[in-house]
Amino acid sequence: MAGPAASGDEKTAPHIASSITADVVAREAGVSPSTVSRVLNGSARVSESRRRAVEAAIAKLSFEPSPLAQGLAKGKTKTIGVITQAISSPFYGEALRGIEDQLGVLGYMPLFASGHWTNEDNIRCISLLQKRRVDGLIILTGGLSDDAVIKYSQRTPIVITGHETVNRRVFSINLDNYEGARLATRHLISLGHTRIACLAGPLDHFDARERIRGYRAALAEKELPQDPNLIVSGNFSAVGGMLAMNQLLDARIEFTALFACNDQSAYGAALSLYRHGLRIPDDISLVGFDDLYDSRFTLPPLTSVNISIFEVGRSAASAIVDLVEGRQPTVRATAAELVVRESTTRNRR
Amino acid sequence: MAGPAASGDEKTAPHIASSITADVVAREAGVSPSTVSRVLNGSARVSESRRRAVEAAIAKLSFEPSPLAQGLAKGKTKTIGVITQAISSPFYGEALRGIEDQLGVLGYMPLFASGHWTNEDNIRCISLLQKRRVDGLIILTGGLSDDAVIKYSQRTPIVITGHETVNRRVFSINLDNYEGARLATRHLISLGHTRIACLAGPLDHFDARERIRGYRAALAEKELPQDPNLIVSGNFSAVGGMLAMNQLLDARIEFTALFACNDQSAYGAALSLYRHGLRIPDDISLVGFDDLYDSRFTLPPLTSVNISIFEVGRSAASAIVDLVEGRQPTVRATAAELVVRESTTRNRR
DNA sequence: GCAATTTGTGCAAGCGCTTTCAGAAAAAGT
DNA sequence: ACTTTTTCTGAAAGCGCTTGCACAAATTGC
Repeated sequence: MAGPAASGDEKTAPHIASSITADVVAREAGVSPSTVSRVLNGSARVSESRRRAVEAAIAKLSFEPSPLAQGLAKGKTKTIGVITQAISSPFYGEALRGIEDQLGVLGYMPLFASGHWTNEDNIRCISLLQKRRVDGLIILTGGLSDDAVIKYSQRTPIVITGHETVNRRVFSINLDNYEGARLATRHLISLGHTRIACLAGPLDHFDARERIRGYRAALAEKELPQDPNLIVSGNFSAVGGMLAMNQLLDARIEFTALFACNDQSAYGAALSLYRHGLRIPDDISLVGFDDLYDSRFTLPPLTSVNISIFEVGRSAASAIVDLVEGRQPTVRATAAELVVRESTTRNRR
Repeated sequence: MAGPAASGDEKTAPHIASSITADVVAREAGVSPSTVSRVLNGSARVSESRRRAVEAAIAKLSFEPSPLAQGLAKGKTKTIGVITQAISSPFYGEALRGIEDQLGVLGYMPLFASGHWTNEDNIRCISLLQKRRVDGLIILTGGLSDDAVIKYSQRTPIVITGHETVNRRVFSINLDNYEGARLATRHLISLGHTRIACLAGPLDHFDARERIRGYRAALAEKELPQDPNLIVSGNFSAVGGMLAMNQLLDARIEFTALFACNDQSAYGAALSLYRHGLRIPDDISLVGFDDLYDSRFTLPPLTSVNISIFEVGRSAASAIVDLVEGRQPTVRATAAELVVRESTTRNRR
């Protein structure tokens, strides 16, 4: 007779051991579910007394509205799809951190998917995410054509890096590639190097092209000769860097410094140099790009260009939320900065 | 008069420019929505003819059911929450890849969140994810107590690494820490080293303790003296490794080899050694643990223990899906394997 | 003091899909 | 030929929350 058991007038949901819902809260607070929803969303005026009753009930039952149901009802999921090319990339990983961070602050949640640098997977990811009704999409580079991006942006606003599209529903965020590369190359020049090799990234990659452009610009500024043999192409990976470097070295092209267009290929290049018995920085000065965390700990620690990719992630997050909520994003450009460590030194030849 | 415009009998949804729904498909196929659902889920017998009609309609309209609605209706979201401690960790990043990969194969989608190694954030993540109605949870290590894990597993099954809990709703996956550490240490011993330092991880960390245990076991096997001064504690980070190493070196403790309990701290240790003018492997042999991708490219390339963390991620994914779908997971132990590179050599003193 | 506003609230109809239930049609028994 | 079974199918009631609408109550205007 005592005890809270078996009040018997509830019909139990068939499948789910249903937890606590808005109806329950409403009953507890002695109001209708509508009112509960209203205080939850502040979507309409609610009298002080009832508001408090509802808040009390919510607290007491520690009720949390189901994002699923909210999503279905409102058509907004407070979720942003994030397409990265490889979830374990040390470079984009930092961007993901920034995105997660900032999205959290803004009350959104990221849904990550990996595009593996292939168009096919990128497209698969996009439709997967759009199917899940994400409110917006952040795409970290990848090889999608601008047209494709614009097309997909019809369903969902997009913030993208490494592209040049702009549009009411697509916002581009770009790294400070050109300036950064110029900085790096100038640094080498200022150390007295004149034959500076460039380990480029994949040429179909916007960032890669910009970095080469910066390298060339720096050479041009000082009217240094631009020997095309000095530019070798890797694929932004350590293996690629190593292979390209082997090739350059085996061809016996003369150079005293190397600008690697990203740190990962710099790692590979360093190994190649090591295998060829060349010491960094004594024989060859090396500067990288991206300033990966680990570059502080390579031997020797790598001089590199920091473009605060973490901040780029945060900006992307802010931008997509702006877009989703109908605001025009504001660009906060983060400037590239050269971090001089121990892999570069004065040209002694 | 011609053209497909304004058929006028649809009432438009208020907020969403509603795309194509099951009802539309049903109408197109001349059946009821129930039937559409049935062919979608294979949840009941449907006559050959109608099935084909429905399938045709689905294809024609390229209809994709809304996971949101399905989730709400079925109480299952085909989503697995994944709590990693830092989304950009090079080590766990590989696990994430494995998880994403395998989950994709099994028709699930990961929802990642970062616990930042703090209990507070881990708990926040768990409730965030459970609120989002994930079907299950994968937790990559982190410092949660077994009790806490068990508690949270009531709402949702959990697969966790770096713990020892087992239970009908919690499944533990563990790395081959002990064996791996033994392998690493034995390798050093076999090279004639007798004073082998150990750069340990944080002692409140299960994996870290197991690795020390393996190190000790290897020494014990050969009845080598165990000097407690030879064990220094880092925090599994490069900085920590560097600091710990500085300390050891400054204390002038004699040793000819170092077993770093993870590669990241090995990187830090290597830098410390370099700064102290000690060469790897000539002066000190170094072996790491985890075999991070970059360890192939350190100078010199690092000998390390590979525990195929990618595979661990896949196993975790399979396990959680098993749990979610009511099966008992089967353990596929992945054995640790020593990868000998160039950071270790015969003791010459 | 009564009409015209201005709140504040609940009802009910969705959002897009699943699933129980009951009945129609077809197949199988006798 | 007439029950019994078995197969299919659609209607309708959810899943948990939001929101347009209508109406009662509280204000305000004159």
